[in-house]
Formats: sequence, structure tokens, C-alpha cells
Amino acid sequence: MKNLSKRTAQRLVRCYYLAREARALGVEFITSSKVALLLGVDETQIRKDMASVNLEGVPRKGYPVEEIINRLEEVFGLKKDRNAVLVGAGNLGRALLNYPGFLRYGVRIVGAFDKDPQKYGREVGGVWVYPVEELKEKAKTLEACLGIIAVPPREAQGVADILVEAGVEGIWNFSPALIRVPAHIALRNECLESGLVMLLHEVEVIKKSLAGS
Amino acid sequence: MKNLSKRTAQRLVRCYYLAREARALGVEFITSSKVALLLGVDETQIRKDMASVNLEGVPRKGYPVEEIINRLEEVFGLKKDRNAVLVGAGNLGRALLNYPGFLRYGVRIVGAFDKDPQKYGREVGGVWVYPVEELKEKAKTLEACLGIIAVPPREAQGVADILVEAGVEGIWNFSPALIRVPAHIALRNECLESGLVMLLHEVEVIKKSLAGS
DNA sequence: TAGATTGTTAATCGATTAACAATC
DNA sequence: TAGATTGTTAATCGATTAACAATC
Repeated sequence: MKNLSKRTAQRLVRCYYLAREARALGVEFITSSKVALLLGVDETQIRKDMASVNLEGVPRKGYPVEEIINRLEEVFGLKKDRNAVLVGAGNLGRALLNYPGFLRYGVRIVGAFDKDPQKYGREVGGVWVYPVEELKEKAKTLEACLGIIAVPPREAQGVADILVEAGVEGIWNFSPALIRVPAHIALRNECLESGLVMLLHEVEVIKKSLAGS
Repeated sequence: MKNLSKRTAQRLVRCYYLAREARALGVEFITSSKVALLLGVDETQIRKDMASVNLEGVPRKGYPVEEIINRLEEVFGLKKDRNAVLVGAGNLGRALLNYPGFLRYGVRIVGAFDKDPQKYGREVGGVWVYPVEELKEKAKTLEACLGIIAVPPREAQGVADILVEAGVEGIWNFSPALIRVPAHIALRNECLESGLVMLLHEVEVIKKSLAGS
């Protein structure tokens, strides 16, 4: 299997979600045209995406839901359990600690860190909060392979550097700062602010197109 | 100005962030090569992006930081104040209510809604939480032009439908559900789960490429 | 002037879509 | 068999990169 492009991976993540929904409803097959409609893309695209992970469909029926789920869990590495540490126990950090949804993907937050003495030394969402000075050492002993950054932007790069030293494989950055990591570390920026700006921009675009027509 | 592609818009959002950082440091010009390095893209790309919003640079100096900020605030519609309502006052919803960062972009959450009587009838983060039955009516009286969805996936489509009826211009969907809205409504899916899966996938890809080399 | 950087045209690359044969 | 749907090749489209002239 060749590496998936980012776009393909994103569509397949959504296919995975749809397949789980279909399974929950007892549906056994799903057609590329149905998926395409829900994702707002061309149906040929979906067939190509399926083919890219060696999923085969059945003419006149569609793609087998159960196989989609299994195959994609394999491709995305969802069958492994992984430990994560979270840095920054502010509002967003606490929300993430209380979020049960990540466990479904095998990701468990096993420790949190903050520099504020008011925040460390207690539990949030079942996870102990340590002083940030202990990050490097504790991330190692907790065997964290993912680091979640929810600190203010100025501190994000420093935290990322420590996480890299501690040996994590991936960093999920919720701060708006553009951080840099070595090439062998997976990085995903989930900056909410930029998501908001993109939405505001789309609002403007639609307004303009409506005014113009 | 032609409409920006999504990719271009996303890069420009990051340029905006960098420009604000530069201004805070007292820097007056920023070169395309520096921006390109920080964003991990080709520098020609950045010059094209700048040109696409009519930003002109100065040979041997770069692009004027102040102008970047002004122009992009105009393009992205950041100079307007807008009201937003939030539906779903669970963990994630409460985190968003407590998040001060959106105000910087002129977006103020003016009301929250939940179906759980334990959650409505009080304030969270300075915002009153109403019963969800009042959503349509209240969203109108509060003059909300944005709706933020932070409810469980099963309820997301229903909430979106009500928000559309209430006349919002854009919907920011934090549930993993793929919701559908009329073409004149801006929609952005910010599904955290899918972000996590993309990160896990990248971790797998890197692992494989390191093993292969 | 020399040199760094912008701005733009042309070339390349990859992703999407169209067309249609293969299959159950 | 007829018809719906997959699977694949070719065509199109758009985005990225390369090359290089223009400018301060």
C-alpha cells in the first residue's frame, strides 16, 4: 500500500465514521455514491480511496461495512493502545482531559502537566496533574508516545522541544503557535482560532457570492 | 479579488498570525522566504498568496507587517463584531465558553443551550445557559450569526437545522457527525476525533518510512 | 553598482473528474 | 438477461514549483 495523501486520509477517516454509523444501524453494505453524497465529493473519488487501501466492493451492492471498519482501523493504527501526556491544564486542557472520545481510538491520557501550583498536585478527569518541571522525566516513565499541547502560544515551542526529548512519536498542538519539530515526529496543528477565521472567511465569501448573483 | 482557495486561505491565516507576532516584536517587514520556512512551503507560494490579496512587497525588504495585518483583517472579515450561540454545555462546550481567544476575532458567545436541566438556568464563563427548546427563538433575539455545535453526534443534525432556521450564517461543528446544511450557510467541521486519527496515521507513516530506510 | 528580494510566466506535478468496460 | 455498481484508464483541472526578469 502506497502512502495515502492527506486528502485521501481525511476522506477515509470520514468513511470510517460513516461505516461505524452504518454498522450501528445494521447495514452491511454501503455504496460509493452514498458515501460521496455525504462527503460532498465525486463518487469516483471514493472508489479510488477504497482501492488505495485495498478495499474491494461488490458490484450492485457496494462496499462491505465490516471490512471497511477493520481495514481502516488497521491502516490508521487504531488497534494499538497508546499513552498520551497533556501539557497545560487550562480551560481547553481540562476539557480534553474530560473528553472520553479518545479512548475509542486507543489513546489514553495518562498524565497532565502545568506550571501553575494551583493547578498541579490534584486530579482532573481522573488524571493526575504534575508540575511542568517533571514533564520530561514523567513522560518517559509513563511511556507516552503522544504529547498534547494546550499551553499559551509563547510556551508551545519549549514544551514541544521537551516532548521530543522525552521521545514522543507525535504532537497534537492546540496552541495557535507554529511550532517546529524534527522530521521523524508527527505533528498536527489543531489551532481553534484559525478554524474560526476560516469559517468567518467562508461566511464572507458566501455573502459576496449571494450579493453578486 | 478572486475568491481564495481553501489552501491559500489557510496559509494566509497563518501569515496573519505570524504578522501579529512580528508586530508584537516591533518588526516592520517580513520576507516571503522567512514565512515560507515557518509554514513549511515554497517561498513562491507565499508571494502568490500575498499577491492574491493585493499585498505588495518591497524588493530587498519584504512585505510590510502592518499592511499584512490590516489587509487580512479586512479579507477575513475580522473587523466586524459578531454574536454566536453555543449548543451543548458539556465538557467541550464549557471549555469553549471559557475560551477568551475568540473575542480577538470579534466573535462573542452571547448564549449557550443544553437539554439537561442540570446544565441550563445558570452561567458558565459569563454566558447564560438556556434550555435547548428556546434555541430557535433566543438565537434570533440574540442576533446570533454563528452557531457552535458541541452536542453528541446523534443530535448534531437536528441542532444544525434549528440554527439554520434561526438564520445563522455559519456553523462551527465540533461533533464528529457529518451534518448537511443549505449552500448559503458556511460550515466548518472541527471534529477532534478525526484530527486525532489523522495524527495517529501520520505516526504510522513515519514509523514505516523509518523502518524502510 | 551589486545584490537581495519581489513578481510573473511557464513547467510540473498531483488530485479530481469523465468515460466506459468489467462484474455480479 | 438487464441493470446497477464497481474498477480503471484517460482527460481535465488546479495547485505547486522552477526559472528568471523587474525592482529597489
